Amino acid sequence: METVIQQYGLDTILTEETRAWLRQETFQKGELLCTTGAAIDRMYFIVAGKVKISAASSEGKQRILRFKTPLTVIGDAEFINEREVLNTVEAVTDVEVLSVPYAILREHNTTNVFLQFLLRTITAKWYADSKSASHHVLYTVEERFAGYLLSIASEASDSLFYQEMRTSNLHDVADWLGTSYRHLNRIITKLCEEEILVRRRGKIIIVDLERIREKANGNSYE
Amino acid sequence: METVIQQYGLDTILTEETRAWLRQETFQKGELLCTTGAAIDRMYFIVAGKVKISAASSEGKQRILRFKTPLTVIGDAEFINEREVLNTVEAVTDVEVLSVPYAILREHNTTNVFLQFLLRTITAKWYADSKSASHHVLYTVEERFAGYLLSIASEASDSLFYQEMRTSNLHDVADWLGTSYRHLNRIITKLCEEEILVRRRGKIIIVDLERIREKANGNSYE
DNA sequence: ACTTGAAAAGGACAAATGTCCCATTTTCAA
DNA sequence: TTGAAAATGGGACATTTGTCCTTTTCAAGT
Repeated sequence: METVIQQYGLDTILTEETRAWLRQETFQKGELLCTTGAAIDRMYFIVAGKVKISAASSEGKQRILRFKTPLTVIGDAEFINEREVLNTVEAVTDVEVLSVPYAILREHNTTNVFLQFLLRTITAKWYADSKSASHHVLYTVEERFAGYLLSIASEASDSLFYQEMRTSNLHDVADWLGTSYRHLNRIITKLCEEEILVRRRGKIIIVDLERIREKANGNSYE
Repeated sequence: METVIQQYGLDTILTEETRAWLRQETFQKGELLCTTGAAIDRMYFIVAGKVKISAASSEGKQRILRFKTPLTVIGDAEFINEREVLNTVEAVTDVEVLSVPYAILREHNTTNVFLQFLLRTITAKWYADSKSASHHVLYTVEERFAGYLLSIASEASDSLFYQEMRTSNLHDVADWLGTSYRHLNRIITKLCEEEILVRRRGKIIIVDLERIREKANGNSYE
């Protein structure tokens, strides 16, 4: 555990007293770390694996907001504004987490460094989410899908977004784009007809990146 | 200016050195305080008036994200993550602002109190925006409009949301719901036919709050 | 009371997207 | 290798939402 703590710099943002309270847990693939509307009283630091963060309506419809890999913090916003959990977090692979009760953080971890860490974390989240939400409203599915392709195609393999999205199947991509699988399929078929994409054995190959860029219409997820 | 500073508690979150750098400005109704994609190097505190915050696509489509009244902070997220402006802010009425350069804040205002203020501000923003964005994807326009009516109808007149939205005209409501004016109109007509609403001289009157609640389907903006 | 411009209301049609289904292909464990 | 489960691909149709335009209503001023 100590090596993991240092690997992600948790030793610099958590005080020694706080670290003493860290609890290590493993979530199996498919398990939920937390669900929309539930209460929460711990902050989680994901140190291994991959999680899917999604919003759920009361009728069970859902939209994937993002995938996240270490180091990811869960429960930061709820710690600050003391409200119920906003988004559901599900383990996509087996996931290792360290967690610590809010009460301990409030008592032993009021350092400036920690506040700044939270500020950066939450601000980044807001910025990314807002951007993505705007795109969702302002662009069509085709434009957004083109933006998605652009991101995973043109980015070097070290892009965060790339790492988070590349392995997704089309169902996940559809959920992430906020559309139905059927409709995404329709879009892909259309792009194939236009000879911008080619399908081969379930894989999608970009033939004409330049025209993908046109389709994206300025929309990109970086 | 001093009284305004105290009225909104700016004296507790800004140090004396910082306050010395505060600049007072007025924006006329319709003027833009900042625009998507632009650079920004000051933090703005809105102390009078009302602003409209909206996201814009490169082709000029826009969606209203929220209306805000004092005390509202603009440029907080950009201060933290040092990126370009995300949303366009427009004065809906004449607006009074106090502003201070980021450089001054970084030099003279690194207090814990200020960090905590920013944390709360940004977290609240994230929470509200995320919730609203989810609703936008997960519910139909009819459900969202019902949620909107529910909010402005059932809240006491001191609800923030109520104050921000009640005076909007239908065009703004449509933009805020992220739909076209035409379509909102269609929804209203339908609700009138179902005798849930009544139109009178351009005003909309809720006849059957209970059925609005059913339509809203659990969707609400608090 | 009459004019006039803005906001509201809505008709007609088109485009985007969703739902329901089923056939085919791929994957992966036994 | 094989068989079941999952993922992919797509037809048919319905619903939602957008676009363009015209008509109607309303409020303010003369």
